Amino acid sequence: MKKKKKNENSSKIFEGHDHGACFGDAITQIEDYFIQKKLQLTPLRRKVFEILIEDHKPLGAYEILDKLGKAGFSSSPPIAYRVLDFLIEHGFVHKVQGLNAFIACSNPKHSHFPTFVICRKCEKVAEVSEEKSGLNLPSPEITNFKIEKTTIELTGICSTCENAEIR
Amino acid sequence: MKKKKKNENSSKIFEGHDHGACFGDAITQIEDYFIQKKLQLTPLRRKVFEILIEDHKPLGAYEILDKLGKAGFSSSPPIAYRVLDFLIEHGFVHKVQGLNAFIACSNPKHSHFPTFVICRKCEKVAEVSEEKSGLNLPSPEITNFKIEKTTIELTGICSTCENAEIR
DNA sequence: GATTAGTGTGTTATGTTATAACATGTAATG
DNA sequence: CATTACATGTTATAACATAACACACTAATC
Repeated sequence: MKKKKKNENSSKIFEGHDHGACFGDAITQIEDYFIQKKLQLTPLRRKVFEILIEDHKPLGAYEILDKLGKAGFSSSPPIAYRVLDFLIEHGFVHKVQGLNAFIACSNPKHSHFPTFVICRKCEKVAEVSEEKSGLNLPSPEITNFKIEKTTIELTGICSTCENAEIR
Repeated sequence: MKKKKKNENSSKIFEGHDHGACFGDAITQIEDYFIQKKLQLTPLRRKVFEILIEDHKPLGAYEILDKLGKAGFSSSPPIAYRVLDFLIEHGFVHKVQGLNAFIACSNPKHSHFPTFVICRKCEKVAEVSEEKSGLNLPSPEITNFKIEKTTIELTGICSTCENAEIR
């Protein structure tokens, strides 16, 4: 049997996130990037990004649409999907395949090939950059394949939730 | 500029597959496993597995349903999804998230955490076992997370297709 | 200043993927 | 034979995603 609630050794990847700073930084980063690339950070695009960065968790397209609607934008599906595709293309949003959901990128500068770590119980999702994950080393078996895009998602249970499971 | 069609150095992962043997082996393996685990390899389950192993490429649930229908089985969606879930649970089928499709496992004995390599041009999909991919090394960042399931998919372009692209 | 091309958003309709809820059948067990 | 466990069948609907077309705005060009 395990001790309950001690949580003496939890995964750091789910913690230590100063979201106030993150939010501001993220907005600044996207603004700078758009200026530099001469792209339009329109109210709609900005709003979608803000929605995603707001609580920084994966949201389904239709959840985003609801929020857009409440903010006075159109809420027909193509609106969300188009903007999401655009933001994904430029690295500010990722799709979490296992959840059919979208999440703001934690670090657009670094993570070309991020790993997502998903707790199936508390449903928290952490993004681990390729430098840190150790998961994206090129494989000898795959050296002749030109990787353009990766989907790397690890689903399981985080230490906090595991410690809480007494059974 | 690249030479066309020489293909002197192609990814082995997409080749060297003796499918006649594979098919027979796969059926034998699943039969043995089901007997050993006292599970029922019913006509429906067998048929779904055969459909998937037949040309050994990813099939959508509704493609499988069509084939089931033509083989005289019911073809309402839950039929396929239930059997697929069951086969996935026991490691004989994987879902390729990037394609919303299902594929027979290349090696049910070995691949708990397989990597799928997907050519976006010829749409071939190769399964690389965790031993060979080098992608599933436990990461220091993730050591406190209990991984139950992985989705690892590399999308890009295989050497055959790349050599064929002349532009 | 009309014309054109490019871009961003809006709208309608529809396509695709997946599941909930309930019904039926069958075999093994007490 | 009542109970259960399991497998399959059926209807309806939910959830996710895109096609096709319309319109507005800007900037560049004639």
